[in-house]
Amino acid sequence: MSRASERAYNHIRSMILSGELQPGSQIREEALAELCGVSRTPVRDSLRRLEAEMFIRRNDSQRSFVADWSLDDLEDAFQLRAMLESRAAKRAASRITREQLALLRFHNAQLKQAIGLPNPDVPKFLDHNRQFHAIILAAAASERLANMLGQVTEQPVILRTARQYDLENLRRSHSEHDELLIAFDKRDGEWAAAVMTGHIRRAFHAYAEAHSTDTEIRKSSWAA
Amino acid sequence: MSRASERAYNHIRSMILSGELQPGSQIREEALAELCGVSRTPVRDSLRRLEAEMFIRRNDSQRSFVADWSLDDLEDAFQLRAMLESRAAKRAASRITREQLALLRFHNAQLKQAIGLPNPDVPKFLDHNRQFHAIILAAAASERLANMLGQVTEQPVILRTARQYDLENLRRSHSEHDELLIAFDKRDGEWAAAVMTGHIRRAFHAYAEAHSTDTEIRKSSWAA
DNA sequence: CTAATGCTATTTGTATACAATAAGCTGTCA
DNA sequence: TGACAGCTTATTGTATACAAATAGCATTAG
Repeated sequence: MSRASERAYNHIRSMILSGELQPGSQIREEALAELCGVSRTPVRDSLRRLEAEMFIRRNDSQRSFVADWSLDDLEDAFQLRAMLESRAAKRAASRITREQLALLRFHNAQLKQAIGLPNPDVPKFLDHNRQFHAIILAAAASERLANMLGQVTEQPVILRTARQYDLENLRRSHSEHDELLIAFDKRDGEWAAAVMTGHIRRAFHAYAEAHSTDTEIRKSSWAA
Repeated sequence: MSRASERAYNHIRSMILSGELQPGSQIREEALAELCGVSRTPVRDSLRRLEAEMFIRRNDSQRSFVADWSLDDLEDAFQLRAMLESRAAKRAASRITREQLALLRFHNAQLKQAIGLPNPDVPKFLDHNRQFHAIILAAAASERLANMLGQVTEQPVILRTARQYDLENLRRSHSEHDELLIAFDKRDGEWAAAVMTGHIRRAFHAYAEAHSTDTEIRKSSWAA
């Protein structure tokens, strides 16, 4: 995508992800155009894309709204993600190169560093985690799979609490990556897939717990 | 989508599906606009959509080309489809209503009629087959799953041969539907998923065989 | 003859004006 | 009061003009 379109897409997406655009609220093309400093044309492109990715929904008369996800929606997305990412792991196990394996090891080492007590470096963790998964997806060598995973990987769910990043979860995540590495090393696709399923499921429950806490906070803050 | 956009999308899509737009060939927005009788704006919308659905690919300088699928691509799509549609069947098994079950039975009965010797009514078969699967997808009640399946269900592969519609395959397809119906009746999600996997895999091999035959015909027709 | 450079034509990207459609409001009538 | 009709406003859809980028070709230097 070219400059204005790209800019609009990223801008709108990050506004949704950050909660700046509230779930359920209507969004008007012209307002977004002003916010992004472009005309409606690239904004419309972006909206179409975000609609396909289910960040935005449209009612029957073509008005756009920021998607408002229920816990069920979240679980559905995570289940789909577990299924797809397991498949990626399975395919990757038989295709991954020595170089890619080395890269995985590198990122997982960085991950471990990021956990380092007493203060975990969450942004660093997230970055290397993202790259770790990206390498597996690349090794899986299925463009379609990659496309689909793109659609379920980022969740437009804003959490006030940071529960999902607690130390225990970070540690487990890292250790699951370790196990994945062994499975890849043994070229055991079934094993890799199984580990990946657990990995994503665990992530879901961490998310879900934070989501529940968050929802309660939101509910009880009607008084504020 | 509104009128012009809708029209352009359907028109372009059917031109790809029918082979009117050759795989690998470049497509220009203005040319399509003329063909569809609309301006470039709705054409561009359609191209974006078709690109997301992988009917169209773009090179690094934003030129669009009709996707040219290899046998590997085809298998990848079918595997993804098997996975997703099995999941749909599994979910449907525990959610399907009596009415939906009755509808499934109806469409499967029509399917049987369409096979009727000596001349199978292929369009009728395809129509009821489509509806059969649509009902299962609806019963699965996952919008995301439905979206994703939409992306792998129709294959932009044009076959000169009609091998994939041979009588034996139609019969097996119908009988697999029968088995699905029993699995649904017993609310056995695992069974339904397993049957569905086989159902899609069989369809793939029918397709693949036709594709191979077709490719050979294409190759040997360089002389013509 | 090859490769690099600059020009031209082609194609896509963006902005904007206008058309079509839907929503919201207001006033009237039952 | 309530609901319906018609008007007004808000919002999205489409066409088109123009800007930017790219590719293809020709010309020339090495």
